[in-house]
Amino acid sequence: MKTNVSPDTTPPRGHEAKRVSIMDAAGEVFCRESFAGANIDMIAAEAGVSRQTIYNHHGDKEKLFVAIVRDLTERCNAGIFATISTFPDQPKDLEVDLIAFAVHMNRNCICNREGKFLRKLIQTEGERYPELFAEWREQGPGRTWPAIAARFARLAHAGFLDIDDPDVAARQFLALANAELQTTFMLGGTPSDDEVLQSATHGVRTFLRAFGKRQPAADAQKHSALAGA
Amino acid sequence: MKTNVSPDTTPPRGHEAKRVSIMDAAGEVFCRESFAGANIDMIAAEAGVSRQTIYNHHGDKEKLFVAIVRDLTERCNAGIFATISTFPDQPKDLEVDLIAFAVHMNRNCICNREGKFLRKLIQTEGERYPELFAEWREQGPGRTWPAIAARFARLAHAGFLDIDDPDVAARQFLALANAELQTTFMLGGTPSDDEVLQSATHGVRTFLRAFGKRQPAADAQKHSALAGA
DNA sequence: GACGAATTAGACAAGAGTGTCTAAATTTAT
DNA sequence: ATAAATTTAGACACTCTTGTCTAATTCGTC
Repeated sequence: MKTNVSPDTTPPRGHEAKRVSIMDAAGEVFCRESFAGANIDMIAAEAGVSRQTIYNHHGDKEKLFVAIVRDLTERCNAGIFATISTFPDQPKDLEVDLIAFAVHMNRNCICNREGKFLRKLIQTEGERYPELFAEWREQGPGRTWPAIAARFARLAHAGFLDIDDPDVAARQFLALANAELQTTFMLGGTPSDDEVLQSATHGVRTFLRAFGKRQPAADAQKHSALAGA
Repeated sequence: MKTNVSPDTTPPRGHEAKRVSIMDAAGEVFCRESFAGANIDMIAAEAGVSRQTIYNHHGDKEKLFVAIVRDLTERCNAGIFATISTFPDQPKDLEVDLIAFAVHMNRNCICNREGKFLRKLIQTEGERYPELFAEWREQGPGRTWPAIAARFARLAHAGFLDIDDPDVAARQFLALANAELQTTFMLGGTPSDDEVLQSATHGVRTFLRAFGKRQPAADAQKHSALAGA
């Protein structure tokens, strides 16, 4: 038993560095090539690590894959909750604030590296690992959707929006915010900042035409009058 | 040179039967297993055909794959245009008619066998075959989106809707109609009829709250008053 | 500098998949 | 019925990948 500073929770420094570089490379390669198309040598090369090291760390290809998905789910969830915490509970300008939120959500949770990887792995391998992706469904959408819906409910209760069903409204909000990015997502591309802003702007305007109060409670500015360009 | 009824366009009958059963099976297997994960023996078994016959018909695995994607693109396009032709240009009840259209589009173009297969193949292999999927993008979304937008433009011009940009409105219409099916699509599932109807109903109601005329031009029935249940 | 743990390169066996070939069997049309 | 075309089963060479093993080397720590 070592009486040292690092009992057992902290393996040598280089060890951890290899670990993350393996995770990084494996995410990249599994995403690009699919599970069957990826091979361990590719991952090893991309990680700058020998093949044997990967086997030392993760045992076999399937365990590695599962570890990647769990890791991505966790990191994406963290990003989503961080973003939800920027939701405009007391908006100064509802349209501007919701657009900012939508852009934020897109950039930090959906278009970023982890978001793209996780989405593609779920789409590609979801049917092959039912229990793994059931876990994702619970941990991911199962927790984030209600959290977003709760924010919209609060906004409605405070008189900023006219919403019947906050769960439906939340899903529609995100669907609208992404409406113009679907084709790009399909092909695995990453939309430009401008495309994200465009889609969010159009989406939020439509959302507010549907759910905005005719006369805003707190502010006299008219949102829907800005329709042109 | 045969002077017969079938010069060279119509090979023997059984030949064609094999061909379609190969296409069917290959779509199924490529979709389920991804290109790299699929193997020819699997496809042959599923098609009820010997491996050699597949090589006789298509040359190699990659050519077979390309043939499948082209075939699916064509068949999906046909379905989409057929569905677009049912768009309510002169609606009796705008909400009811648009819901029917949305359900129709979902059932016949997105949730059906070909739609699911094509979507998954694009998501999974899109990055590996840029030119093939560029072709899809032109033939598919490139032609169907404008066609749908044109229908909405006509509806707006006739005084049924208040739309600034028909292209944006068309994309948002479909995004809203599918808003509640996204998670199911992600995992490769097929939504039930009821889920499709729910999503379409909620989507169309929101769409009409955003783009509907306050007082319908042709009809005095109020749509948005049906909010309950 | 010396020790122990981790990493590395390389060889290796085992298995799986592709694409070809052949000879027999089956289908289709005449 | 007969001839041509197609399909079939099976064997085959070839390649690629996985996962293991070993011996040498590097790294972090004392």
